Amino acid sequence: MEEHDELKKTGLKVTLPRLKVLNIFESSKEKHLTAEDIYKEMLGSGEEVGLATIYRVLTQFEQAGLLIRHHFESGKAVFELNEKSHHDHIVCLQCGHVEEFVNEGIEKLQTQVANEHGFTIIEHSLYIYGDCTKKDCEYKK
Amino acid sequence: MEEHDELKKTGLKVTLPRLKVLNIFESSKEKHLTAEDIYKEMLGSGEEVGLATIYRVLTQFEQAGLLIRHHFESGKAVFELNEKSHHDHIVCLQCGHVEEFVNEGIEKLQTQVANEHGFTIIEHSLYIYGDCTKKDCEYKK
DNA sequence: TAATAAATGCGTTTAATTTTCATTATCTTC
DNA sequence: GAAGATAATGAAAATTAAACGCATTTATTA
Repeated sequence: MEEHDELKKTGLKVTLPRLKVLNIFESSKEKHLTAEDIYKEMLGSGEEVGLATIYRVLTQFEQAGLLIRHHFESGKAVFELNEKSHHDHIVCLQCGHVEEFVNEGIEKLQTQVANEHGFTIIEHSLYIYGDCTKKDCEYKK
Repeated sequence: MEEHDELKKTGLKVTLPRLKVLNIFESSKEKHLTAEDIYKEMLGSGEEVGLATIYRVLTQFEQAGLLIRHHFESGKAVFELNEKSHHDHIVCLQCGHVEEFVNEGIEKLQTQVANEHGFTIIEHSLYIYGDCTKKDCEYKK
């Protein structure tokens, strides 16, 4: 009961919709999902669920630190499991495929820039947008 | 007639709403403005304008390369004049104050990361979020 | 200045997300 | 393990940012 315990720790009640949402994130091939994605996935596997519940659960999971919310250029919010280990994103503008990366050099330079401006850095978001033409750009939007 | 010529160059007709929008960006203390901000500003100075026009004009200006559109965490689109010279942003989470910066090291490393992933980089967005406590954090949200 | 082509404002519409509220399920305690 | 308290759910309505349709107005260009 892995997911059951994860939920318990957050103080949220352990309900079917919440278990299912967590489960989808943990078993999905695509790590970055919108509320709509999850809703369709659940309807597809015969769950009785309302879209409002998905939105609520996603926000609660974000507040509980289970998920991270991203704002890509699309306008819709995208969520992924909070792996605790920080990483940034590189997004293909053609097919929407997302890859993750971490670059220590960039991290260090950011802290340096923040210092230069008298800021204490709390977080950051870095998205590289490009063209993954060298790869199998066969993902559908 | 500075702004007049700027508009001409884009091929767009030189109209009052468009001149006024440009003017607001060029004279505003705050460089980063939402459609709503501009709308209120114009109503405030007695202009007869519709919000739809603002949205249209902002999008046209973006396409013409006069403005850059940002997606901050707020969910609303934020625009700024396109100074042509690329820069990133550091945002204070307390007061919303935004500063700009460019760091060549970060730029280079991004290109490198893109290459490693087989991407051709088209653009990127980097926002550092923090606390500007050492400065006069007296801006109101 | 007249003709034409584009821009405007208003109201309506869409898309994503949030809220309300009555019903239902979970948790806690006995 | 059932009862009561409390929180979660689903459906529908509300909200918010942004876009659109169209009749009217305005800028351009000849």
